[in-house]
Amino acid sequence: MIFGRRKSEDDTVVDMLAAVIRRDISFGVLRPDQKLKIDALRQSYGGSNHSMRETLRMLSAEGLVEATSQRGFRVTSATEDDLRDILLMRLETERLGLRRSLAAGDVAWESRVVAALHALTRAEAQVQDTPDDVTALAWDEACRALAEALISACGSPRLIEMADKFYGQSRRFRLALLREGRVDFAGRRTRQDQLREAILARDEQTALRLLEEDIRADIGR
Amino acid sequence: MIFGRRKSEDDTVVDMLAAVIRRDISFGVLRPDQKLKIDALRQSYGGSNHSMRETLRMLSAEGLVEATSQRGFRVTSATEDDLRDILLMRLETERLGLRRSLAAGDVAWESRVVAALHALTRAEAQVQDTPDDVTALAWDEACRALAEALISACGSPRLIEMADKFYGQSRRFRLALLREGRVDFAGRRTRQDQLREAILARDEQTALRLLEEDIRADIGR
DNA sequence: GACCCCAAAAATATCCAACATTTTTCGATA
DNA sequence: TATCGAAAAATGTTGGATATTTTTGGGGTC
Repeated sequence: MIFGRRKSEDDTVVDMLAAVIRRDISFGVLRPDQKLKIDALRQSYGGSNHSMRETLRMLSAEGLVEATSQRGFRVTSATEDDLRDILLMRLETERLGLRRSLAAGDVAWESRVVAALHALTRAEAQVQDTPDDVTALAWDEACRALAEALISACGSPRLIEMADKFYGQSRRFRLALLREGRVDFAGRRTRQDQLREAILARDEQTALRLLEEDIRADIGR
Repeated sequence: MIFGRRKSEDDTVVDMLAAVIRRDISFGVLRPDQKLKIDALRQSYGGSNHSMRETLRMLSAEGLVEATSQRGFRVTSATEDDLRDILLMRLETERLGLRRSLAAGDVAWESRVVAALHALTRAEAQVQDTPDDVTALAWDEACRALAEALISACGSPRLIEMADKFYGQSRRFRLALLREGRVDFAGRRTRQDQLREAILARDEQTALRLLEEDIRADIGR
């Protein structure tokens, strides 16, 4: 492979390929249900046939790609039902995680949440100011970081992993909303402020309600 | 086509390898934290290096194996914390799935549950009568089938997949309990009977309580 | 025109052998 | 005893080759 530096970004070729393809799926460059032919992908992204297969296997585990025996891979479809299902799973996992974090979280956890909220505020200003793919990705990453921070004190690595997985599956929908200018940044801002207060006050009911509103808005429901 | 050996299974090599290694992990032949060296595995199980790598990637997605960049694969450890975490996830996913199934399930769902309960009864008799690896696997499969049937009307493919994943992770612990003769079959039987009644009566609270008891007992807690 | 059958083409799944890079081991040396 | 570094081992990657399976694109046939 002719991409020079490898150490700084991702360790292995497979990880690099996964990162790039993941991004293209998120941005819709690779569209839902699109057939992913190994050789065609190699032309676009490089890598050997084996590396590409392994990459698709990984993405398949993340739910971004579907593998069918003897029939190869395709981008996971994105139907109305999928959207509903992802919404359900995000609600359930993140609410559970937040509930447990509220019960168990220490000051360090609060700090992580406050920090993530702050970073998100900046990212939202940025993406509104100069909307492009770069700021969109930064914004999405800040959202992801907040979601992770909120549940980071839940004490369950598996729950965190699940939440992350479903967040990843929701990314396509969120970025589409953003592209279409259907993100209500004002509403988000007030929710974020209220969420910080609720969390610092350990007001579970309010915090959970705000989280739910946020996730629903996040997906356009 | 007509002559020529038709493989009974349409499985690919990778799927077959995964099945065998999965089983060996469940039975503890491959022990927690054990390093999984590609070449060594190939000697035991066959397959090319790529097939083996792909297999381990799959198992890694299932949570049975852990992959570390540049450092290969090892069997996921099985600490007290892991057990607790798996228990938590099984409780949350299966309870949620059952709750939704109870709300949405039709007669076909009830039938599936009753059928699974019946099959399980037989499998439990069998494994008590002649305890060996074969009946143990059949028993476990019947348990898994029941767990799946219970949530099969929840309407969320992702929830089902998730529950299946965590059931798979709990398998090592359940089979260990069985091997040590610490499975309370009498208690299970009464719970199963009560569970059938509760489900047919759509008594959510009772059903959920029984499910929780069952899962806790299942893992030895 | 719709339908079925079959050969050709395409794509998947697999293997082997080799090489580059990274991690681990282990013995010599300070 | 600690540590340093070279050898050994293991991982990660590639290219090319070969079965096997699925898909495709006609010809006939009704």
